[in-house]
Amino acid sequence: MDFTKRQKEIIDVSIRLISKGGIQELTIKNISKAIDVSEPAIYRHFDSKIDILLAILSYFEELTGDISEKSFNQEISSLSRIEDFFERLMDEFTENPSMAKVIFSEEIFQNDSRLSEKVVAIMKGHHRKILEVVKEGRENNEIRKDIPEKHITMFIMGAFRLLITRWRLSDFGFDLKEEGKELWNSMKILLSLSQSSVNYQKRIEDYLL
Amino acid sequence: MDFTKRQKEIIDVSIRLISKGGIQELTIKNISKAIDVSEPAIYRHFDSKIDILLAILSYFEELTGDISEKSFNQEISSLSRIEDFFERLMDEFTENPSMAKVIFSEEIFQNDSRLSEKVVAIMKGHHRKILEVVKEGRENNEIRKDIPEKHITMFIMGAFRLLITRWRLSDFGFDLKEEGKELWNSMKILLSLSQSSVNYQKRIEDYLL
Amino acid sequence: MDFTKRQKEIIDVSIRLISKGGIQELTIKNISKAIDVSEPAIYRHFDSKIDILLAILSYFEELTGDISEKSFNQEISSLSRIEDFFERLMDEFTENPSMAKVIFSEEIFQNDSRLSEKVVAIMKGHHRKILEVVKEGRENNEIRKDIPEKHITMFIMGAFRLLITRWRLSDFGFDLKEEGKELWNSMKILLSLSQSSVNYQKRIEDYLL
Amino acid sequence: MDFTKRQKEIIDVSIRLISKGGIQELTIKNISKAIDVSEPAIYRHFDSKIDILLAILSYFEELTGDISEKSFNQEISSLSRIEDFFERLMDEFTENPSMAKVIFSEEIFQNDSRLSEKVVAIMKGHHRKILEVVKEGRENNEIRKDIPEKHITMFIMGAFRLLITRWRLSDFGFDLKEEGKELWNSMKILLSLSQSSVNYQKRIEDYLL
DNA sequence: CATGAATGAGTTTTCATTCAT
DNA sequence: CATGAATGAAAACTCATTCAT
Repeated sequence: MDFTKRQKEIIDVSIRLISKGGIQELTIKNISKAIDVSEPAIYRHFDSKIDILLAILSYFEELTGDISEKSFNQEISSLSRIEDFFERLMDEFTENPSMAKVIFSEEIFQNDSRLSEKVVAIMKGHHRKILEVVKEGRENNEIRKDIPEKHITMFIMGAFRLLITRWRLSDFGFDLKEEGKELWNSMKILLSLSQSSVNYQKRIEDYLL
Repeated sequence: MDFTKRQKEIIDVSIRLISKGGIQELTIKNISKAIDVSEPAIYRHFDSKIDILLAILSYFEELTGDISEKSFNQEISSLSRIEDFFERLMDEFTENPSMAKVIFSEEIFQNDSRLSEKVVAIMKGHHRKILEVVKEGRENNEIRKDIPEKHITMFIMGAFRLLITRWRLSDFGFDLKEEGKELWNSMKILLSLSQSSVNYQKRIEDYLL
Repeated sequence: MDFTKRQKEIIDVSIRLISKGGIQELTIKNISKAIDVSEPAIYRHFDSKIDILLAILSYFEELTGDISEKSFNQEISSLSRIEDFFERLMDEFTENPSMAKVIFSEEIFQNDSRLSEKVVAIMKGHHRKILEVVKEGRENNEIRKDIPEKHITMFIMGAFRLLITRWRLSDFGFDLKEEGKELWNSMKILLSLSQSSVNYQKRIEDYLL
Repeated sequence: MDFTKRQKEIIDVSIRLISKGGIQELTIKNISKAIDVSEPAIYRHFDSKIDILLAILSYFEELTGDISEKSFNQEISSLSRIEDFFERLMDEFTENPSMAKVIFSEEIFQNDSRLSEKVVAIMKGHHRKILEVVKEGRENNEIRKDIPEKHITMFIMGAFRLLITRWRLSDFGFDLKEEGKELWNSMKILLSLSQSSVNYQKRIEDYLL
């Protein structure tokens, strides 16, 4: 992305400010105080506050785009690819918890139509991506087929989002990566085709004896 | 709850205002304009803006408390009780979409510690309630036991929250109750013990013949 | 007009401020300082700065409307009615010189379309009024007919406006009413039919003897 | 005048900016944007904003000085010389309407005493010039003598200024040169000695037959 | 001759809240 | 129970100008 150093700095402290106290905390004054310049100086780097928020979204868009590219272009099973995606995302959030607070707070961006549209676009992009991989997973007999694809995506994303929400409401009071791994394990049991059939296959064999 | 008529009115328009444009839209001026009184008049009914937000939370707490009591005290299966709970909630949201927008926007209430603590408390209450019912469901061999209880709750609540989120981001552009029902059907398939075992039980019997 | 006392006060100091240093001098801060209240207090009385400017125009519109009514509804000759109109206007300006500075400064009101439209409307109203009286004056053989009516109005108004302009550029350094009277005398000589014909009529008679 | 190319450019866009939206539109930012340089670059060419306004006045002073020299040094009748002056001025304005908007807006220059003094000086210069020619015209029995010279100048300049004012308020919606010519014709009828005496002389002769 | 970065002072306007009535 | 008038604090943003490069 073509952000200057100062712009990156502003994006960074803005995320931190929002994470600290919501958008109400994101004021030009607070930003300028945080990077120790005068208020008008901010306007050298962004035309308006909305543009800063737009930049935050672009930054997140790029970040998740990069991660998604890395995760989904691997030659591994579908579920492993999704797992990898969320793992990397949680790595990112663990290192930069503010991000987690901002990213799923859609209402921060509801002030302006340009913002809300971008939020929806990003969200749809993620859904599409996951949906795609889920589809593949079904074709390869990896993922169960008895419920609609879109519900599978909703289970995955919903649980993941709720985990993040709890993490930030608990003031980052638990190990996100650890809990995420456990959650994913359960998710795999729930969604994989093999898992369940294996269990019952065994029992059948017992019977057959 | 002991809210006066005017207080209820204020709570109501406040929810609508927040739903329309986030907390930034919730100003004393906007509230007073909406119920057509002067700004100082608001202070006859609430000591401060925070108290209005606190009242919104109380209102939601009471509402969900009522619903949860009705749903969970029925003599039906665990899953049916959970289903009933979400069904009633979606009925409520369909009738009052503003509610849906406000209720899962935890960051609205993060300004003040009294607010955020109450949000966390309410959320924990819901979790506890669902967790309890899930536990029961397992004891009755209704719900699968191969993954931790808390993950089951997270799947249920996560998917439900995400459905609501999508509903409001789509500007209430689909039939929440319809989609909710379908999602729940998939959920039942995923979580119920009987469902899957029945399938395989049948096949076993085939073998046994 | 339905302006409150405070509103009238604000209109008044605003005219004075503009007269002192152009619109650049008309700031909410300066207004509030002048009437010794806080800046936000101004907004109790006018929604915006534009509304203050609009009110100034309304005030002037009403003022000139009143004067024009008084002057033009008299049972005197056309030229006398125009004379009376300008006399009263100059009385007003002498008492309230700030008015003179603001009123002919059309560019003050060019920021906003609502303002500039009102300026044009007021100006056109005056033109129409004078034009009407000029027409009457011609029908009564009071005013010369050898040049278009609209040019007569332009001579009258142009000269009057220029007198005012000079008066304020001279920092109100001469007696406006005195100079205005003299200017009007010349104007009468220039425009009246009788004046010139009388002169020449006399000479003709001399010849005829 | 010794303005550099860049300075002339700045003067030019400044006039255009003022014409577009009053002085409020004349900001260093707008100037620099219009000529596509950085804001500090402006300060290479003018020490301050006041100096730009001063330069605009100088430019106008020089322009009208040139025109006046050309017009008034001709060996034609006084009225023809004045006519020529206004004709050339209107040519100029027609080609550069922004000029017309700025030039008669004395209040633009009232911020600073250096500015307002220069405005007054320029205006007085024009008056003096016209007055001089009017005087000559009277000595040559071209211009009527029954009203004071200074009033003649005021009629001429007042009507001309008002024409310009109307032209810009109408958004340059009519042909200035055409209307100016007609106005001047009426002016000649009004002011020339011969014109009127000729008319009546004829009638006298009729009588005498 | 030009610019990127910065700033102190100021702009209009909004905010939650108070107080006398 | 209500309001008109007010306010300190702060919001986003603009202004003319400076300075190191």
